[in-house]
Amino acid sequence: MSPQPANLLQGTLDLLILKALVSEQRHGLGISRRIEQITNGTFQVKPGSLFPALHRMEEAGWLASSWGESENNRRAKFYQLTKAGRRQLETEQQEWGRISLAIASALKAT
Amino acid sequence: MSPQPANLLQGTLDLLILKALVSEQRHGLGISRRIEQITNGTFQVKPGSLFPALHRMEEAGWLASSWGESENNRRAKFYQLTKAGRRQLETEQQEWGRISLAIASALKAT
DNA sequence: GACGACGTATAGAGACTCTATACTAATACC
DNA sequence: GGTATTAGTATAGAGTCTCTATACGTCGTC
Repeated sequence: MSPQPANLLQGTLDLLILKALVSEQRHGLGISRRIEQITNGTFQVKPGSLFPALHRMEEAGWLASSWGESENNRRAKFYQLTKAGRRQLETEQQEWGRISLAIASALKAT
Repeated sequence: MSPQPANLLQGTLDLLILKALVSEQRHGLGISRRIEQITNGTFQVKPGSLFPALHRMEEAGWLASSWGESENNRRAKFYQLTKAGRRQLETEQQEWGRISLAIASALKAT
């Protein structure tokens, strides 16, 4: 069932998107490329996963978007973090810390 | 929407169940208690999440079950790892390593 | 004998990701 | 000039997983 690469853990996509936008605004495929870059190629987010997530996160008030021109002179929608988005990134980062610590602890158990 | 404690990341429950059974066979609630123990109380797996997962994993051939008596003289179904289950634990452990490394790397990015 | 704790079970809902497909516009190519 | 390819966004549908809520039987206790 699972394709060659790892399936994304549900819940981590939001975190990665928020993180991808922390330095500068990007358009959809730019976010996708940025995530691949900062995860050393581990996560390749396909459009069918990315765009619904972006819309959901904009709905939630974490992202704001505006149409513009891409590096290749194409029409593209640029996303940036809102203040609520930065707070959400903080929250999810802490949450990830708790969870990964807990699982690391579990895997160390005898 | 999310209750006081953290929602489990989807996909991590299997790993925790497999790990909880690596040392000895346990019954359902025993597995639940074991998971809470080895994650330092971070994850409390409710019956409604646990039992469907156990059935699914037995169906997949990772667990084998047999009825017996609990510490409190109650009728209880004990689960143990099969060989395929131990292989699966190996696989999921490596997978977790890859994923947590990738996300840690992403969170360190500027 | 009633009540709570132990132990298992299922139904239903909700959320998320994946695959596949579609569409438009700009560039490259012959 | 016309055709194919790439960049970019979008959605539908399916599948999977976890959560809440509820139910049922039984052992022990008061």
